[in-house]
Amino acid sequence: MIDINLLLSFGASYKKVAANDIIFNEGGVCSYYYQLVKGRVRWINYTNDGKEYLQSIIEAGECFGELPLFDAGGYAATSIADVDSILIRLNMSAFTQLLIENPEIHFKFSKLLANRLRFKFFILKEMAFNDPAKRVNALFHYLRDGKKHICLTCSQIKLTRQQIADMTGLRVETVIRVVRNMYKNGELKIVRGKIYFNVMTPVIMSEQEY
Amino acid sequence: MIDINLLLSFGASYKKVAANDIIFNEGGVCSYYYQLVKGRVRWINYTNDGKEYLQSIIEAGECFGELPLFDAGGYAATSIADVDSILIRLNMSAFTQLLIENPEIHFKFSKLLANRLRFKFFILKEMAFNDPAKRVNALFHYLRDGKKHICLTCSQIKLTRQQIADMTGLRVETVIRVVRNMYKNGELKIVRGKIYFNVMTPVIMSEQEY
DNA sequence: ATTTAATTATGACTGCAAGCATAAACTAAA
DNA sequence: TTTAGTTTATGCTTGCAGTCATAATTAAAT
Repeated sequence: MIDINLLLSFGASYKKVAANDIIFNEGGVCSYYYQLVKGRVRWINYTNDGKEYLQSIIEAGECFGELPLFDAGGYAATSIADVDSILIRLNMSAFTQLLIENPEIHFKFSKLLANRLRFKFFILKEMAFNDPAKRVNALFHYLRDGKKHICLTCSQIKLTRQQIADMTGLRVETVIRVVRNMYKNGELKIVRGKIYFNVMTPVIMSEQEY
Repeated sequence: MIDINLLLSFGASYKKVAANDIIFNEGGVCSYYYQLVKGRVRWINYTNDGKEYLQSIIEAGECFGELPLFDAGGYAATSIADVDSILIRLNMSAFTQLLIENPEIHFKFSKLLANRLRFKFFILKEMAFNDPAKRVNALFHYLRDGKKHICLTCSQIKLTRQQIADMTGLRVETVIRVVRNMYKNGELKIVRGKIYFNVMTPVIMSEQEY
């Protein structure tokens, strides 16, 4: 997202985290701007009865936990390293200073926020009325088209059915049945656990490159 | 949101719209920054099968349709005047210029975007796992606490059951039953159609003043 | 190669929201 | 005040996601 050398020149530092380490907690006071250099991060909300809602998967190159930097609230979700990861972080006041000195980067961030908001609009609409199959489909499209620039050569989806369930508000069993069904209909291939999503249904929404 | 005189100095103009007039359509190319001076605006997504999801109700003083200004996509939802309204609009390039010349307003907008994103995080989590009663409750809390600064003296909610259904992804009948039930439990009063929401359950999330 | 754990799979049952129909109670207009 | 239109109310039925139980399969660890 932000050039690493620029971050370093403002005093940013690297940090290693192991798989399943908590980076920050929902509601926690914001201290840093975070950017993922290597690895993968889960961004999760816990409901009062312990279920977890997976708001987003952060891939290398993306930033996360940026909301409090702007509105001075707590972190909107808990972030957990999905695998061993390296991240770079910059303390809050230095981040603000960086934006002031580099207005074009501030515009880049507005774009980022707008994009993320746009995706939430989309996914919320999908969640509100659609049946399970469409929800899962919407998520796949997002992962393929919305994050293409970051992710992968093609359209592999490397989430467990449980994680898909966590992102769509469905139960594992339901997701398993839906995916199974899509597989039977030839809408996707499964090779060694990975889902290869390769149907050419129209793209409804995409989180553009930023 | 932005001071009206400042907007005017950048060439903004007033516009009157009648109830149910469409201000802009989902997906449409962005031409203006909009700010509501008087009235009320519905912000809606239509699903392919004609159902509408009410993303937000815009009250006087709030801005809307700001996403495309930052990320150059289309409008994220259709906006329709709920009642006769007056709005002020500023063309896109002038808006950008305004932000460049007034970095503090740009920060204000980042805060706004962050806030709106935060609310979507919240409502999405609620929608994903909660039962109907909790969904409606979450919406009520948002309308009371999140929008207190704009709305009303107290905690009236002037939405029809249909509109509540449109915001929670439930059906009218379900909402009617839920509200009826809350009424019976003394969780709210209904005076001439308006819902007076007056229970002191802890505030989970609030869209802060901006 | 063998054990252990995690993930995927599938059937059976249940609860409850959706959907439909229909009526009552408001509201606004004439 | 009457009329027409909207909103709220309620019973009944059905479908299907959720839940539980249990098994099969795959992946990871020893």
